Amino acid sequence: MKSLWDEFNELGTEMIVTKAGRRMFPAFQVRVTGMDPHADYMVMMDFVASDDKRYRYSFHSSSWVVAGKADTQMPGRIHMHPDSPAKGSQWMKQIISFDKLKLTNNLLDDNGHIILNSMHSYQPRFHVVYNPPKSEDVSEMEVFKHFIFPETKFTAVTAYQNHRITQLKIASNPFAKGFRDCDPNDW
Amino acid sequence: MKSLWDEFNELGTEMIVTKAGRRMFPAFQVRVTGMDPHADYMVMMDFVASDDKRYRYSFHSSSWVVAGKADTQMPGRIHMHPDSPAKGSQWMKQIISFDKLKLTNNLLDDNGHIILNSMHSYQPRFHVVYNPPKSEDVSEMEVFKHFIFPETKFTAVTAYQNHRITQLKIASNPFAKGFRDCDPNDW
DNA sequence: TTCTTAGCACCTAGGTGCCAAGAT
DNA sequence: ATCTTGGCACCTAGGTGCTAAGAA
Repeated sequence: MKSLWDEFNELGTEMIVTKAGRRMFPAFQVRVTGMDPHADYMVMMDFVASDDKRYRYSFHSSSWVVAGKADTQMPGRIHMHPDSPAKGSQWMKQIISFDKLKLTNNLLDDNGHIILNSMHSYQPRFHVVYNPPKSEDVSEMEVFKHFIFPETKFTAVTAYQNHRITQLKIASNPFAKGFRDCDPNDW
Repeated sequence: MKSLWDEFNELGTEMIVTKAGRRMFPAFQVRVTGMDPHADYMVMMDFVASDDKRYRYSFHSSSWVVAGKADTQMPGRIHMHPDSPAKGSQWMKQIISFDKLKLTNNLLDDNGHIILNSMHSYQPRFHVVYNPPKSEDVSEMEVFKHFIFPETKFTAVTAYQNHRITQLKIASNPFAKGFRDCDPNDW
């Protein structure tokens, strides 16, 4: 999905947050290599604030502008991939997709969704936790690693601000086909 | 679902098996109590042959009759509940449902579905595996337990034989609403 | 003859942005 | 003013038994 993420990122990616929880589109997907095929790993995601600012969208200039200091943030939740834990061979066999992850703006959320502040910017992070066999010397290795893909940065919103983002979502998300003017397959 | 299982069982429950895999209806659901809330458990199901016979349905007498000795059976697969492993408190909090379990007649199935022989009778079994804390003396307790509910016995088929089973499936399975003559809610 | 398969219309379940109304 | 919510029509995805055709 990197090319699609890049396309969104150039416009300034926006992700909807709702009380009930909303999926990300594009979904965060990653391919891993170099794992020990027979060892157990947990893979997960979290979201860190890109900065300590609150934003608003200036329709006049068609761009995001700083609207003050960030609202108070709860300590971020961690989204464990539902297949965790699993063997390295399993993780490496196919692309790891976090398509069931949901974003919410409900501070009291009880469904384990990721809680974000609307009008704030976030950077998704991908984490791998290695559960070494008992025989190994843990002191010499990294048990916890994380990876950041800058093109997946986004601003949380409750309604899309940049109309070009809306258009790109409609054009590329299969679930939004009903809003397309013409079939992009015709191109 | 016990009353529904009983209703089917009185007629002689049939379950469809397909190459791609078919869900069971009714779904196998169970409630557990008495677990250690803080210990890990795995819960799972398997299916054992009720007998060593092959059956056919006699439309003449509207009943199942023995049609010979059972075909050779592969050693039965085990279906691990997708939430396994989890704490006792989690399992006891709500009904445990195996509604994603699928039955297939494809001996070469690669999707982890339960492989059954059509025209044979099976008894579902529910298993609980207890992972005791290291401090406990394992020798004195049962780590592996299983439970059988006789009313969940069924015959695997590739097409329904008993028309009354078909009618009861249509009347009680929400996905088969399209085949109903009238809305059962009207009763 | 009996059993099995694939495609079908009809459902459930839930993911889209839109829009109007409400909240701050 | 700006932000947020709930209901909506329109989709995807996949679970039903039916039917006709094919296989054993």
